[in-house]
Amino acid sequence: MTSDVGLRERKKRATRAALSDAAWSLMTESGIEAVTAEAVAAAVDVSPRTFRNYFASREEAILDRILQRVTTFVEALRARPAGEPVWDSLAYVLPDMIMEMLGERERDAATLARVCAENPAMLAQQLAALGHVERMIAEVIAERTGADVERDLAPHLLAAVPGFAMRAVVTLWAEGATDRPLPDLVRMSIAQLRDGLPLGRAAPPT
Amino acid sequence: MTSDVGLRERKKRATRAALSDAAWSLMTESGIEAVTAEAVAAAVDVSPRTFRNYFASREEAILDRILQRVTTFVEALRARPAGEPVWDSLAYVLPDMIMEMLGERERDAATLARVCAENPAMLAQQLAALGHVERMIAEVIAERTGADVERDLAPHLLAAVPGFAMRAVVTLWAEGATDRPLPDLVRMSIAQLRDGLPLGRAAPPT
DNA sequence: GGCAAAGTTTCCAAGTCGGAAAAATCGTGG
DNA sequence: CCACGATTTTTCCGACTTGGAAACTTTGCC
Repeated sequence: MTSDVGLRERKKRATRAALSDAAWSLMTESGIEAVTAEAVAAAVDVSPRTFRNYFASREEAILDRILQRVTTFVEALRARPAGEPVWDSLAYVLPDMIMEMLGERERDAATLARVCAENPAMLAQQLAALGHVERMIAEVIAERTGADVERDLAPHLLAAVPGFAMRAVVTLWAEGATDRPLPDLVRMSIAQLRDGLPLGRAAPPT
Repeated sequence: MTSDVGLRERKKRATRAALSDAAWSLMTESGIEAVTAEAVAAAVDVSPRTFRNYFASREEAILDRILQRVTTFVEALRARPAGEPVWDSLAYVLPDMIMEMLGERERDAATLARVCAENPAMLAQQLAALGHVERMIAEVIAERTGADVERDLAPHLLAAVPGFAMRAVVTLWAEGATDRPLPDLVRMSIAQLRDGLPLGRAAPPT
């Protein structure tokens, strides 16, 4: 997988990953204020200007690593058996993907949710990243169903499901209004979407 | 509606609206680069510092007026007959609301889409605004269905439908891959959602 | 080795942000 | 109607951020 890229490309990826990791660590340990070009660059031992060459903002840097990891799951979606209904493929891949987007552990999800709640720029960046993922998913779905991603609506609607489920779930979960574990909530909301949107009646309470 | 607020409050709202209008005009006429605190403030004849008191960023200023107008439609949703199924209420209010979010004319929608496509900060801000609207809609839906917005999933899932439809539609439309008028596309995607998400098969081509 | 391409660094000018305090404006009770 | 407190706007300004330009280093390839 990495055999077809040279040293230069590998170094670039390593630097990018290291910067993003450092940015995330700084945020969790010292708050988002601490994520400055100087601090992150110092942690990775490059110049601040290099940090800015890679990322346009601290928020982008913080989320980049998660975005990279989520891409892995998009590939997993692409790799599902050819005959499988798209919805089944989604249901299979989504819980893990969403958990990945939220961070490797629930603690990370809580951190991210908290920071986003009190930091508009972070929220905005997270939503933008989500949109990017949706675009990738739409392309995979179009590819697998033979739809035209440039002309058909269906791939985009289906692709929005993950973000859909994720945002709804995280909103609920982050507000601490439920004590169910996060993966359960993810599965619940996917099941609810699969069975159809509730049409005018509230679903049974959590 | 404005009778219970004094002159001070009215002036504040007028200033905010004027600043946002000026910011939007500047963007459409001279590009987002032209939307500086200086330029916008000059157009409204206040100090640049006042502009910054109202808005944390140019993007926020540009979108604020649209956000305010959309709030009107959320109120329209709240005002639908009490017995009406929520889905019907949504179907009734949504096309207009989405058109409003996109701008008063289709030309505005195109402008916004183009700027967002080439400007991450603008995209992020738009998505954040969308999230804000969704939260408001979720609250109205919860209120109307007797659900608990802090605990139930259904209001949040339904509330995401507008943004859902909007993003999918605008993505298609802005890329110029279809020649149908925007309102038609909005109605199509809502109908498609109402009838259920396509389960594993592509919808008929546009 | 040597040359071109790509990446990194230093330097720095222009732009942005927001605190502090003075000045202007508004609401209210005499 | 005025005067006083509360709120908003303005001026001033220092700290921070952003990204261009050019020198320098590393990598890819012959």
